Amino acid sequence: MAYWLFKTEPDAFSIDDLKHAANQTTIWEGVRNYQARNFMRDEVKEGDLVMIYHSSCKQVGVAGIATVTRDAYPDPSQFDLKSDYYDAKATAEKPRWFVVDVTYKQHLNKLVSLKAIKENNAITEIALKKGGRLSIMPVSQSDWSEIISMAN
DNA sequence: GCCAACGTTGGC
DNA sequence: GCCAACGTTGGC
Repeated sequence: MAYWLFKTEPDAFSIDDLKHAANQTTIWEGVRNYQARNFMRDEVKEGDLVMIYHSSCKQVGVAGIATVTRDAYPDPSQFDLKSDYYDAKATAEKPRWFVVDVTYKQHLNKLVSLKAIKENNAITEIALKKGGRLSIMPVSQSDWSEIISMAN
């Protein structure tokens, strides 16, 4: 089992929205970055755990945890003319973009802020610290444990 | 709203 | 295949 961090803008979709979604589950659509796509398509697997990270908002940081409940499949929004995520170069035979399904697991007791993560020298590997814009990133077991412990 | 950092596009 | 121009992300 692997650990991941998924970014979302809570104004669009938050950990609370996930908690209150049908079956507490959502399709993680709209990833349009190749590096993030490759992680999702090739490495994110059912049963993996995901930190839900709130970006571009008042309280930036890790807000909760979800479980991956379906392996990668083509992102339907790439075929939807009406969607912001429509991609004219994608076909059913050769889809470009992929999604997984995630299911709510829990809120953290308190949000673990980006600032606190950056200041914690015990957290060493996570791409968040490097200022990248990656929306799907792997999290090492030690970084995962450290971030979880910071919520308590 | 600003702007730095990064990713993508397109001319050559 | 290089690289300048442009667009996007995302913290502040």
